[in-house]
Order: sequence, then structure tokens, then C-alpha cells
Amino acid sequence: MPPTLADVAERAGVSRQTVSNAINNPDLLRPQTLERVQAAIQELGYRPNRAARHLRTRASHLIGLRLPPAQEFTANAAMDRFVHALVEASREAGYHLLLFSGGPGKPETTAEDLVRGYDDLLRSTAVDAFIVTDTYLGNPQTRWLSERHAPFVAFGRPWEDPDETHPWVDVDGAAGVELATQHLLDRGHERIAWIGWAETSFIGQDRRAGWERAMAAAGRPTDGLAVRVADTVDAGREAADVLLDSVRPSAIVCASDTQAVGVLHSLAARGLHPGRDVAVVGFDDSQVAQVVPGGLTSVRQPLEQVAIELVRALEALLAREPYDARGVLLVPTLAVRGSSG
Amino acid sequence: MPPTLADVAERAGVSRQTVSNAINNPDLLRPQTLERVQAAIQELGYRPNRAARHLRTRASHLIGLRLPPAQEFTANAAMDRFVHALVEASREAGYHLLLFSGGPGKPETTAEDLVRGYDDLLRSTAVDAFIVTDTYLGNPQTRWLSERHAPFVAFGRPWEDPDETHPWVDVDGAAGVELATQHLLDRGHERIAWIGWAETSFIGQDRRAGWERAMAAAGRPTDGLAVRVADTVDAGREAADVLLDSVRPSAIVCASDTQAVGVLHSLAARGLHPGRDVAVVGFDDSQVAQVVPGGLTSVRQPLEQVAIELVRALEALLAREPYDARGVLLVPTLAVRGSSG
DNA sequence: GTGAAAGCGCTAACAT
DNA sequence: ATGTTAGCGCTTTCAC
Repeated sequence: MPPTLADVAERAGVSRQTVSNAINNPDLLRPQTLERVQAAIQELGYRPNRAARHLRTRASHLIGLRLPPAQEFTANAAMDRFVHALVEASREAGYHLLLFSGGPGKPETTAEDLVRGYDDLLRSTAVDAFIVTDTYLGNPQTRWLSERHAPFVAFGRPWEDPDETHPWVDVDGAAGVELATQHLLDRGHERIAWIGWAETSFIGQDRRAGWERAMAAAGRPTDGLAVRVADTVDAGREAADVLLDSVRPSAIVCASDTQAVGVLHSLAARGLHPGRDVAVVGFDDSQVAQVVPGGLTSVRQPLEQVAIELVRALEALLAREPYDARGVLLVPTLAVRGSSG
Repeated sequence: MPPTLADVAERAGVSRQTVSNAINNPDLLRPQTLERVQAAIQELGYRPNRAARHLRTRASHLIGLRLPPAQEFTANAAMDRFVHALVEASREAGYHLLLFSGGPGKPETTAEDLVRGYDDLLRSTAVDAFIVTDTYLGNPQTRWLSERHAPFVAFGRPWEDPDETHPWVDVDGAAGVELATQHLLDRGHERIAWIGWAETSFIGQDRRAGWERAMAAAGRPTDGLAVRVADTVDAGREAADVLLDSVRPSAIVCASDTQAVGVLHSLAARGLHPGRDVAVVGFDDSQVAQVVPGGLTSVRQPLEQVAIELVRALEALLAREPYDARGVLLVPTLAVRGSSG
């Protein structure tokens, strides 16, 4: 049974309140007393009981994070790195991460299932705030949380609803793809194709805009060079097949590593060599991009920085500090590997 | 501000304790009263305050999990799938996962750093128990927790110390590799090489034993066919180079997908075709194995089942139920892809 | 079957 | 600068 405030107080020869002050308002104590109390804390290995502190202060020092199901048969592995970065950033701010999942195990059925995890934690005052990760099209999480005045910050811009007033942190996908496209232009490529997602995807449109921007700046036409397909390996492969059989690009930029891997499949089937015959660039710097034979050049999101900014925003939010920067946009980098030369 | 027991009691026209009973001991109430209370709970959207309940019952319904740093430039991605499986399994048992990290950010320096996260959570009674994931050589976590009588279950056998009495769940790596080797034997391979880890790794030795077992059962010699190297892509590539230049195996089984990808590198550099010229099998069924062009045959750990068993053991432990099965050993499966024919 | 009283460990407000 | 009092929301005796 861990020691309590009373145990420390007795040992130090002071009252419980003085021990509490020694922890939360050390400047209130006379140095001599403070030292004595700290010695007692040290000797007993005392740590404040979190439940009691939580009950009293109404702060759990817990941040809720919904963990979306791990996607297999894709190269979308950003979550792993992100969660770890978040654990680190939270720890430095004195917070822990509380994980929960969406609906009843299987695929996210209704919007209610998706929101149930948030609702439970909110009503039971289990967490101080949430970090929301999927802000893409049709996701009701942010609006639902806003309506309920639940404290949260989002990884991802409020694409659908620019009037949303919650703090957010995002990565500038357009800038990342522009970087990738410029990299290919610099290497002498002229016909650079784009494989992206459906038009309804804001993130997909954003990333595509980077390609368009770089191509326009270089005075290169883009007609027939863009395809919109699903975010799967097979879709990427099929899209590459179509492009290679028609417009014959010398380089292909993709909205994701998953699609880029599909392109690698297509090249392999044709006996073409990535980087030598056709350059390929992906997005997310997944483990797959890092270790696939030859290496896949990819846009890397600064997830560690994203985590730090998210926690910073959260601290400001919970402290009700004026947080002027409503949104923070971070710039990705490019990890250059064999697939681009 | 969420409603409290008192609010529900007032609305239902009963006392607070009756509401508490309605939640925790429904059979104590007369059906009519119970119904009225439940209606009030429903109408108010009442959820017990977790901090208060925790303080009173000394049960946080939180499970602590240390998240080891995500390894980049490897194919070791089992953690992602495992954490998600654990969140699901915990949820069904009424628990949430609390994430923490090891030392002060950077590489795990001392053993004390590693243990500090556990210590903090334990002393502050933040979690009811831990799930420990790295039980490999030289890891002090389990012994430290045992000494402190901290409730925990381990994913991984107590290799070093078979006298350890904590519950554990593990995957039979030897059986998995045996499965893989048998699969290759069935396809007509005779010279099947092994690329594994250092002799000091219990897990590595276990997996290797599966290869030895299958080879012995088939009456195949193994001389010169085994290599011990680090768990990196480069080490796997170099080991494959050595093997292909010497004993010329027709198939290579690896202790990890990371090493197996290294083998793929070696084959690619030699213009050899995985599966046609040389068969390759990895371990972990990582995203890399799943999407790499051609596909990498790999041993797949039943992580969802592992998570379920871990939580089951934890429940028994916390309920002080007699949990006779000290350890549970689960059998992996083989995901067959192009690299093995 | 239901209600009254006590207390988990802590901190905020006040008194000294 | 330190001690006293009260109460956060819940469950656990123990009366009735």
C-alpha cells in the first residue's frame, strides 16, 4: 500500500496541507521546511494518488486518443510513429495517453459507434481532452466534440468546415508533393504523372495541388497525366499500367506509399527498373518505403513536431490561455532513395 | 458538468446509494425501482465518475503498456497490430490502455530509466496492472515488477528465469519456423538455409530450433547452412551474399521480415528472382512482407489471440482467481506469398 | 429493499 | 508560513 500525504506529513512533522503545498506551491514554504518535507517524500517514495488528485482538481492528466484499426496490406504505417511521438510529447507535459477504439470491433459501422468511445470517456470524466486524428471527409468526430464543448485538438485541418474554431495541427501535403515534384524536375524529368485519391478527398486534393503547382511553375503540361484511384496497392498498380501504356511518363508521384508500391509492382511486372527507367515517389516514408529493395523516395511528415505542437495547443486549451495560432501548418521533408534515381 | 449520483437519485426519487446499487448490484432493487432508476440514468446520460469510483474501489480499470520506440528502417511492425488488438481485448473486459514510454526520450539508457515509467504509475496507483512486452535477454522489467508484487502479465516467456511465477502468453516461434521450413520442404527444397539472430537471443534460438527440427525430421543436413547476424536489413543482405556465394541454398528462412527483406536485396542485386530462383521466408507478416513486389512469405503471429489471452490472464490475476494456466503458448500461421514459389 | 453515515486521498479556502 | 475545515463523487458498512 503506497504512502499517503498523511504518512509524509507525520514523518516530516508537519500537517498534510503543508506537504500538499510542498508539492504544488513550494514557494509557500520556508526553505527549511520544504527541505524536510522533500526528504520525507524521497524516503517514502511518495507519489500523489492520481485518483484523489483527479477527483479534487477535476484534471485526470490523461489525453484520449482513438486508435483506428491497423490497415494491413497497405503501407500506411504513420500511426505507429505518430503514437510514439505523442506519448513522448505528452510525457514531457505531464500527460499520459489513454487509448480507445471505435465501434464494436469490426469495421466502423455507424457514426454513433465511432462517437461512443468519446462519449463514454467524456461522461465519465476519464480524460481531460482528446487528440483527434481523422478529420477527413464525412468524419463526424470534430463537429460532435465541438457541439459538446469537449476540449480537443485535431491532427488535420477542418477541411469541411473552415468555420470550426478548434485548434489544429497539420502537415502541408501540397508543399510536400511540390517538393517531390520539384525534385523530379531537377533531375530532368518532364513528363511527371500523378496518381492520387478520389476527388472527394480533401487531403488527396491538397497533395495533388502540390504536383499541379510544381508542374505549372515549370511550364509543363499535365494533360492526361493525372489519375484518381483508391488507396490500395492494386489500384496503384492498375493506374501505373494505364499510364505506362498511354502517356508514358518518365516519373510518377503518388498520394501514398501504398499506391507507390503498386507502381513498383507494375514496373516489376514489366521488367522496368524504378529510378532508372521510371522514377517513383510516395508519401509517408513508411517502413515499406525505407526497406523495399532499391528504396522508395517518399515525402516524410514531421510527426514528432506534429505531436509537440498538438500537446502545446492542448496545454494552452486546458489552461484557457489565449492560443492565437488557431492552426499550425508544418512542412514535410523528402526522403530521397533509389526509386527517384 | 456531468450529472452525479445525487442528480440521478433526485430525478428517480430515491437515495444516492440506491442508484449506486442499481448500477453495481441491480438484483438488490425491486424491479419497479430499478426501472425508474435506469430511466433516470438514461435521461441524464449518467456515467459514474471514474476518479471517484477509482478512489473508492482502488481500481482504475486502466492497464499500463510501455510503448517501445518505433523502429525505422526495419520491417518490425508487429507492435502496431498488437496494440490495436490489445485495445479491443481490453475494451471488452472494461479496461482502457494507458500508454507510457521508457527513459527520457532518446535510446533506453539505464535500466532505471526503463523502469521509471512503471514506478511512477505504480506509486501513483494510476493503473491496475501492466502488460509487459519485451521479455528478452537482459530486460529487467519482469523481475523488477515481480519483486514489487506489481500485477502484470507478459507477452513472452520468462526465458531467463523459468522460476518466474507470473502469467505469460507467447507465440511458439519454433513451431512457426518449423511450419515455414516444412512448407519449403514440401515444395521440393533440399538445401534450406537459416539466417537468425545472435546466440544470446532466446527468441532467436527458439525460432532457429524450428528450422533444425524440420530439417532433421526430413533427414536433411544443416552444416554450413546457418548464419547468425544482427536484426537489420543490411545484415540480412550480407548474410544472404555469403550463403549464396558458398553453400548456394535454394531457400532461405529468416528470423525476421527485416532480415528477409535483406535477402530480397541480395537477390535483386544478383538479378535473381525470389520464389523462382531462391525461396525466401520471413517472420512477422509485416506490412512490408504483405506489399513488397512479389510478396514475402512470412510467419504470422496470432496477435489478436495473444491480446485476448493476455487480458483474460489479467482479469484472473486482478480477481485473484486461481489461474492454473501459468503460461499460454499459441501457434502461428504461415502467410504464403510469391517469395516461396 | 432502501436510507444514513463514513471515508477513500487529495486540494481550495480560510483561519491562525 | 502553517494548520483547520470541508468536500470532490463514489461505494461500503450497517440500520431500518
